[in-house]
Amino acid sequence: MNPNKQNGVRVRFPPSPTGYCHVGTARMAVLNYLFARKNDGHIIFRSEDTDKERSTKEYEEDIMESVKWLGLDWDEFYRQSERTSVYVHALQTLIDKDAAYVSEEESKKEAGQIVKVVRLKNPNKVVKFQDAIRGEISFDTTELKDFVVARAIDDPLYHLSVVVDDADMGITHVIRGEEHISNTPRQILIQEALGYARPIYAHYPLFLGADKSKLSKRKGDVAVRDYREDGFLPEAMLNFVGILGWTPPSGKEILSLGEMVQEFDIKDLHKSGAVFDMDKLRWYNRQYLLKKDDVEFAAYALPPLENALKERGVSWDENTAKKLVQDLKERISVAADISESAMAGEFDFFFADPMPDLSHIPQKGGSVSDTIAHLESAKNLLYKLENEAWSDAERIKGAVWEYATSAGRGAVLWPLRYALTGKDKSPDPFEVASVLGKTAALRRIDNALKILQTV
RNA sequence: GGCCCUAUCGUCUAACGGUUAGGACACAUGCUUUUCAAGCAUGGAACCCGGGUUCGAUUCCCGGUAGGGUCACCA
Repeated sequence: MNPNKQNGVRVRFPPSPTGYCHVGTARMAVLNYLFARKNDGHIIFRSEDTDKERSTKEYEEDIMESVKWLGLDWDEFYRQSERTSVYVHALQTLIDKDAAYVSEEESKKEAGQIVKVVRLKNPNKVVKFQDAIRGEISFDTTELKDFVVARAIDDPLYHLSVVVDDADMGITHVIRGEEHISNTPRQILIQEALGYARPIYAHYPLFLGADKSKLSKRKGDVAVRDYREDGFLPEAMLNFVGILGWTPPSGKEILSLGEMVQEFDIKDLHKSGAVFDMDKLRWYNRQYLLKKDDVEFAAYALPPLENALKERGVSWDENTAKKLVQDLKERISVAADISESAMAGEFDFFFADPMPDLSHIPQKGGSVSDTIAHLESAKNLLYKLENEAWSDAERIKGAVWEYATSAGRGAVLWPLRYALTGKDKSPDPFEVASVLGKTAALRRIDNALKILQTV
């Protein structure tokens, strides 16, 4: 009857568009995707927007966009709000079979108002089902009473629409979070009353916050878009989310989507909840960032640097910035790190001469007169270095290395580095000098010398 | 509270009755061309408790404890 019905594995992505795409939603999509693609199955994206008050188009789009961003796709799309007639038909069938009834009662949402909700006649039995991850689970459904399945004959509730759609769309495997375990018996009751076949259920554990409770907005970023804005790469997010709560047989920790599909087996999903560890996500992101070549990395890293510097009023220079790419690449895990340190002024000295603090110019315990001598010597050595060599940190180093070694590296190199950066912490002086170029580097050394000579 | 699920380093996990309980992230220390970062090396760090079953339990069973989920006219 339904053209969508066919043999083979069929799964669904059933998000409720009542908020931006949550990492839990992302995981639901990843797991269903892996299972479906591994088994040459079909994926149905079903927007569960039966809650008219909380569902929005914006959220629905965000969820679809986020899922695609992760590199996933689906084969069919439905929106429950457009399928009301299907649910009305099912509800009527239930009533006709005397398995449900319309109940006139006072609205629980609006006091004083009388509504006609539809309640399922509870057979009050023990429902058992086989969970593909947890084994047999059984419930006594008596405590559920005659639960409500629709606010009105044409206004179905979640449990009804899910059961009807899963049957109508020929869903073979319901892979969802464990928060749905206790929803399963009531859905099975509806299913049995309607005479539908039972799909295979698999309930995977939840992502936990650092305090081990359910991940929530209050405890930090949970929307995929937030991670995306911070500069997390989709491959990193996908890898991390995919492997949290699942260990592939190979034991590999860095896997592409294709590799995950190859290795996926629902039986390998874990039973207990896993803490969503930001540090590990950052580590994953760095691993994928390291795979980018300089051009790709520049496109990734420079915009946030430029924005941050402009915001704090530091003049921006594209050429200088380009020379910074290598250095940035070796010290960040995610783009947000650049914004953060740039906003803290960590990169200012590359673009504007620093204001060295007299007391910081000499190496710890070094005298002013020695420091002046060292800086003068370094300056003279660098002055002689031909212009072409200034783009190469190694050659700059070569120019002063011998002197620094004989005079004491710390005594020479600290003042040199500090003169160039005005910072206690920074990349090494040769790296910095190669970014600054000859003119600026010598000017900064002179400047430090002037400060020292005022003593 | 009722019902359901779960239980190995701080975190993610391997182990499928016999192991010096392995790896990754994080952490500590050291090394590398001064500082920082990165990198490399080394190190500390776990079987929730109590009963069984067994020659032998981290592993199997039961109980307890702890954590989580769920008890809507949300999904």
